[in-house]
Amino acid sequence: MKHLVFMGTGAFALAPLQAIYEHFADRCRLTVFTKAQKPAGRGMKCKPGCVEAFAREKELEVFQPQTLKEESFGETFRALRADLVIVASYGLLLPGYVLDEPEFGCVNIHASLLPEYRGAAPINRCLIDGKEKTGITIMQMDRGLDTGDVLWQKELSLAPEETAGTLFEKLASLGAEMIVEAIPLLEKRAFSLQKQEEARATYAAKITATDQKIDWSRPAAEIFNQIRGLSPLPSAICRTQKDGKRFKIIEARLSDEGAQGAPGEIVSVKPRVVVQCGEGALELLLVQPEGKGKMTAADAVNGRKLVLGEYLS
RNA sequence: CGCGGGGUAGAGCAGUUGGUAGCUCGUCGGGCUCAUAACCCGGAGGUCGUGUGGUUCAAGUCCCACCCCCGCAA
Repeated sequence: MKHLVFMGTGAFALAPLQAIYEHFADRCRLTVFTKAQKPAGRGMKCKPGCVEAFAREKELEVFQPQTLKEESFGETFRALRADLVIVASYGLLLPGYVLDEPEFGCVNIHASLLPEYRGAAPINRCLIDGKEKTGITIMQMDRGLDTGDVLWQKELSLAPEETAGTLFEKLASLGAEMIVEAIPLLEKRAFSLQKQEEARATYAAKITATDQKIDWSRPAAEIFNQIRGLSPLPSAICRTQKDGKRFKIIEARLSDEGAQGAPGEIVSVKPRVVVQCGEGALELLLVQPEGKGKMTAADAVNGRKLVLGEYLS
């Protein structure tokens, strides 16, 4: 293995890249592809992506094509003579000329046990669905979206209090460990390819505003899963009755307080902040009012963001 | 120059038409109680983001400049 090409953009890609850099940079050429950051964010500034920042810091060769579709880029890519392409949270579909070129192909590090949760948001979706386990799949890429043959999977069981944030960290580092082990095995062609069972395939679509909105008439257990599956970002959202402003619930837990009230009603503010749900109730722990920073539910009560008897909607 | 909210005691907030700052919680001390995260009394703690800026008899409160935080949108 002389030349490794890493393609990644999202935060999930950083740990694997760092691990590859640590273990292989001294004996392989390492080139990084990452999506160029568009002017964005508050003030429409251009902030560097985490992968780009790391690659530049280590003075790795960086390519940031806006798209790979143009065949003209094929010449440039072929000229790299990549032996293996490793993809993690890249954000661009790889065209045939990339998939077919490297001697050892293109492998993807995906944060689910494929064929379940193909697509953009596997980490969030498995928690929202209340799954008890997930994992990392190292897969040989093909022309479909996360449909390639599986090389290696490792499972991870999910604790009830797992959040998207903690799970993200765990899966990113698991992915990093696995890819470091996988590279030498790939070189020896030691993996056997396993087709994905199409019948079991599910799709983890990107999170939308609708996914974030809390419907308090649903059972507390479901809302709890929604909250942790979206915590800390992008967060589950509702609105306060007082001013109609957005109100994020970052952290909550199931409450056994048998308070009676209508869904969304704040039935207690001390010693615990409890909101009635369609079935059961939730105790709010960490919240974030619009325009403010994260704060404990108790602080929100002190500052009168949350008032006993009012409703969240 | 994308839109918007905000920087006031350790924390979350209030502060009306400008006149030397309040609330809830925490904290410290005391009391009540079998006991307490409950209740009562008392105390400490703030150069009100920065500016040897402007207006004014007087600015947290109006004007200017700058720094920082956050929400939306991408």
